[in-house]
This record gives sequence, structure tokens and C-alpha cells, in this order.
Amino acid sequence: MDDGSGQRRVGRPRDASVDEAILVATADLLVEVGFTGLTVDAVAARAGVGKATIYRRWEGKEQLVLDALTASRLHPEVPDTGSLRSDLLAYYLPLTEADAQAGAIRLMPALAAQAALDEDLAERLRAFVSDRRTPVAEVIERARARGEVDPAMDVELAIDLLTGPIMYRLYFSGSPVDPATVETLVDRVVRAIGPGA
Amino acid sequence: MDDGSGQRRVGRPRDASVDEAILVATADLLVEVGFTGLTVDAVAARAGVGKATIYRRWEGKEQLVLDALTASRLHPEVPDTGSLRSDLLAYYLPLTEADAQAGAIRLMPALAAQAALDEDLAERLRAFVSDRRTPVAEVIERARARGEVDPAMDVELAIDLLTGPIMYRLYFSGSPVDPATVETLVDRVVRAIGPGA
DNA sequence: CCATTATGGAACCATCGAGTTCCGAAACTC
DNA sequence: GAGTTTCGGAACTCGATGGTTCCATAATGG
Repeated sequence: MDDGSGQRRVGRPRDASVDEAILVATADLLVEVGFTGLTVDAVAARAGVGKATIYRRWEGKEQLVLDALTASRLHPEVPDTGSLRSDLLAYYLPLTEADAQAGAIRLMPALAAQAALDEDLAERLRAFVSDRRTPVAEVIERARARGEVDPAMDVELAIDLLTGPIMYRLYFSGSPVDPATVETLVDRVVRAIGPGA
Repeated sequence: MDDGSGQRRVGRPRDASVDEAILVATADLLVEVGFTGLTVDAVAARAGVGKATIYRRWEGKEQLVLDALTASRLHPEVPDTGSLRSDLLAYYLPLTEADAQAGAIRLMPALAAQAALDEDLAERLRAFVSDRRTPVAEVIERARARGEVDPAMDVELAIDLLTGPIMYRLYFSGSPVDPATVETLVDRVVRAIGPGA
């Protein structure tokens, strides 16, 4: 096995699939019970792994969660339907599904709460969030090139106008996030960021 | 002291100022260390009170936090400057101050994370959030009466368009929430919710 | 003055969970 | 085969913290 210095090491090599199983179990449990509720014992049980195996590979719970977060970065499809409105709907409508919401509700506030006390985690959380934003940025940039968006509009703020209300409803106000709501939201934001009054 | 049945009870009466001190200490510590980080010992120490005194008055940590949250409900001033834009700025610009942000960053995600696991707390959190929303609802309703807002606009969604992006930046994306950002945000939302195109 | 209840403070108990250690067995190098 | 490192699993230590109990003292009613 490669230990990083190019040397072969003697002994039984580490099973790479074990890393994977641990990270997946960590990510799943994070969504189910949040950061504080996550125990290393539960991760080990879920992954079908000894706790010692986890501690042989990670410094501790923090590092494990950080890695799970980084590893689970998706790069979602970037919709390209030809119009800003339908691109945005293609991206945001899936968020109205119950499963997606239940997971996010447990994961994101727990991470944000921990991030308030841990700059390392805060950094990774920002990267995680940033990853989800880039597809929307692309969509908006393309729309701007087509003349559908005010050239003076700050793209970051445009994304905030879309994502912010959805997150706010899910995490804090408890208002429903259903397809009708998302459609209205998209329509209003399209109007807000459209070319000059 | 009134025990609720109108009877005078013998013995030393409870000191009402102790309730106050405990609730204030709880609220302050919540903002400083979040829900998980809050310890009853710390509350007792901060309030200058014995831990037994706390447990004589509350069932436990959950109930204490719930009460602290309810007790700290503010009813902020409702601005009325005559224009939607300046009403909204009057309400949201104070949120750009560092102190307000630091407190909110520790308090809200921690509460939301806990609320995901505790329906009782979730209920109180929604009430807490709802309290902060009503002033904005008033401002928007008044503007609608003046013809500044599309009669078809859902007021709840309009509030989400304003509050959502600010919360999202503070808690998740880490982008700054400064006066310039808030001004741009308000301008865009005023355009989004204005009377029909 | 006495019974009663509240007070702050300290000692105490129980639980939970992070992290460690040890085990027999498996997988690898030499 | 010998030596080394891994594996899952169980048993363990240890610190943190929610919650209880006890104390001497203070404040009230009778």
C-alpha cells in the first residue's frame, strides 16, 4: 500500500472500502441525528466496523465529520433549458420533496450551530454551501448573457434571493416549501433581477 | 405569595427577581454558547444562584430554555416613515451591526438544530420567529394600502424574500451582511413585490 | 418563638460518550 | 513460515454534565 512516501508497507493493507463505509455511515447519521447527536459508536455500528478502526484513520469525531462533509459534495446537474425561469425551477423544485427536506433540516442547522464554535468546520461548511451555489451562478450568468438579467445585478445576491427564503422556511419559520411556493418565489425573483426598470 | 389558588402560603416567599435573573442568564448564555453548549451550572453561576433553586422552579434544561425564549420575546418598534423602502431599511439595517449578528449566529442555528429533534421546542421557535415577522408584515400591509405593493403578493413570501437572504448569509454562506448589501436587497425586493408589471 | 419554605453553595450520583486497549483472526511482505 | 499490520468487537478509562440531596441561613405567617 502507498503510505505517501512511495514505500510499500508490510502487513495487512487497509481496506479502502472501509473508509467509504465509514464516511457514508457518518453522512447518513449526520442527516438523521445532527452533529451533536452523532456518536462514534453509532457510526461504527452502522458501518459494520470496529471503533478502533475509525480511530486508526481519523483523529476524532470532528475530523471524521469534516471528511464526510467534504466527500459527500455533490456536483448537481446544471439545468440549461433556454430560459431563466425554467432553469431555476428545474434546480429548485426538487427541494420540495419531503426526503430532501427532512435530511437538510437535521443536517444544516446542526452544522451551522457547530460551525459557530469551530472555525475549521465553518470553513468546510462555507465550501459545502459554495458548491451548491455554483450551478445557480452558472444559470444566472447564462441568462445575463441572453439579456434576461440586469447587468448590474450582483449574482451572489441573486442566489441569496432564491436560496435564502427556502432555507429560512425550512429551518426557522416552519412554513411549507411546496412547488407552488417555489414557483411564486422564482417568478418574483426573476422580476427582481430582470433588466433595468 | 400567590400559589395560583389564591391562598397565602407560609414560609419564605420566592424571590421573583431570581426568576428574572435566571431567565436573563439563560438567554445571555444561549447567545454565547448555543443550546448544546449551555450548562445548568453555568446558568446558576451567571445568575448568582444555587442550582437547586433552578430545579425548584423548572423541570429541567429544556423547559428553562423554552421559558427564556418566550420571556425574551421583544416587540420591536414598527417603523412608519411613509415609504416602503425606508420602512424596510429602518427595520433591517440594525441587523448589520456586529453584536446583533454574533448573537444571532450562535442562537438561531443551535435552536433550529435542537428543534429538529424536539417538537415542543420547534413550536416555540416558530412562535419566536413569528413575533419578529409581524412588524414587517405591518409595514408591507401599509404599503399595500398605499398602492406600493402588488395586491396579489403573498405577504408571508414577501417577508421571506427579505429575511431569508439575510439569515442565509449569516448562518450558512458566511457572506457579509453590511448596509450596502441590505440596501440592494431591499431595492430588489421592493421591485419584486411592487404593483403588477 | 416556632413551623415552614426559600436561599446560595457544595457534595454527590448516574449517565453518556469520546477515546484507548486488548483480543483472536485475517491479509499482506519477505 | 515469520513478522507485521489490519480487521471487527468487546471491555475499559475518564471527563462532562444533568439532576439530586443536604446544609446553614434567611424570610415569612401565626
